[in-house]
Amino acid sequence: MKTLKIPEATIIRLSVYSRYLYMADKRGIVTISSGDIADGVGVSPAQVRKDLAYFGEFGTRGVGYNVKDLHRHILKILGLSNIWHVALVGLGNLGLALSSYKGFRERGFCICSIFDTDPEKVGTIVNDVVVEHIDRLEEVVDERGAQIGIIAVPAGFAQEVADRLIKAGVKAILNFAPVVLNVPPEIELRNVDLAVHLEVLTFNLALQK
Amino acid sequence: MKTLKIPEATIIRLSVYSRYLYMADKRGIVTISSGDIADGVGVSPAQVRKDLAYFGEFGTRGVGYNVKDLHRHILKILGLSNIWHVALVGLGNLGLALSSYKGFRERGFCICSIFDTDPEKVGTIVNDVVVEHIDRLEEVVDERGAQIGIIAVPAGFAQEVADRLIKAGVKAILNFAPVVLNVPPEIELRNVDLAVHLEVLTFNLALQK
DNA sequence: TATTCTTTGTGATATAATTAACTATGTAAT
DNA sequence: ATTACATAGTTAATTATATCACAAAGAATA
Repeated sequence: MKTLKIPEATIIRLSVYSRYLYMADKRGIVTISSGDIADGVGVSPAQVRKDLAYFGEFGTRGVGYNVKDLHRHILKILGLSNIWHVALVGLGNLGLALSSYKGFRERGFCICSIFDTDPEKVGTIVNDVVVEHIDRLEEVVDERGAQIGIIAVPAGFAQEVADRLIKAGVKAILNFAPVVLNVPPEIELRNVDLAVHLEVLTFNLALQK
Repeated sequence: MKTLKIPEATIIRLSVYSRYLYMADKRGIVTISSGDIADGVGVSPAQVRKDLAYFGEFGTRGVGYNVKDLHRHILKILGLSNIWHVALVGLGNLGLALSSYKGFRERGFCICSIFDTDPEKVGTIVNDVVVEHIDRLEEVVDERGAQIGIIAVPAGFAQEVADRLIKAGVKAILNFAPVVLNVPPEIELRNVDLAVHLEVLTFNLALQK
């Protein structure tokens, strides 16, 4: 796998392609062209081919791509050919929603540890997982070997949680708290700020007027 | 306000700056430089200045920016100087989390209509809003003048909900269903696919090995 | 007032990403 | 076999975005 600086946009599109291929496969489609995929997900055919070209040659000229094959390849590229263990910190409304989000399980993510501080929640079982107290975070994460952490705590606690997740051995963090986290460069970090998405919309709406 | 094709990345950063400025203001800081903002949010000072330059001149050379002023300006740019009415469709775990998400209210978004099909939920009050049946979507959205719709229904129903929201007069849609929606070009659409974010992380993790 | 210091705003440059055009390769029909 | 056709892979051109470097402008100091 050659890896000369892949644009993040490409990764995001691969993820979208894979979902489309999965559906196509379920509908019994065997072969698909870059144009078909492009139409299906709203990008240009050249874009589809370019994105795939970063990783190798998966199609046959004149024909197209084998749906199952390509799907498998993309999952492999995205690192989804094995199960990832995810630790979720914070079981507010958002944490609860994330813990039961089917999309994660379908794609091979297992939220196998959940942490909160609320004594009412600690010890209860949520989606087959026993909720632990945050005090035990390092211990539990280390013991279970969680590779990814999801932060769904209030902004004020996010940095502390991030520090502790990293100390416990987590290699990547998905942060839902609306705050800029400071992490070492080797830690993969992504921020999801739900309000930001709405603000991009309102910016565009405000322009139209 | 001159508006010659602003990069979306700029809008997202403006949103981040505004949150940082809000915090700086709360801490009593009166004046701030592009370097301070840059350090605080993890970008370069030149980037901060360039982003702002799309919209005008807000600082004084040799001094920096007035925190309150700049914050106000950015909110204005993002279209956040008035309240936006948002209709939420789908009250599963995710919908519930979104309906109670404080980040929305803080930024001037009011989720003033909620829809679901579940008879157990319809008629109940969630975060001060009466849950309506989806059958009444067009009627209620039109009557209350919601400008933005949030789709938090299963993938299979998302397109239908989108169509109905648009018919009811919604101008922008935030879609949480993992599916590519088809909407007319004048409708602003953003997709938030939570699994995609995790997949960008695992792609990078997979690379490291 | 002149001088130095700071920091913005911006034009020029470099980098990155997308789009378009073209070439190579396989399939199917004549 | 030959020809026409379809479509992947790839190179080149275009467009978009980010970085750099410096002139302009205000503030502080001598």
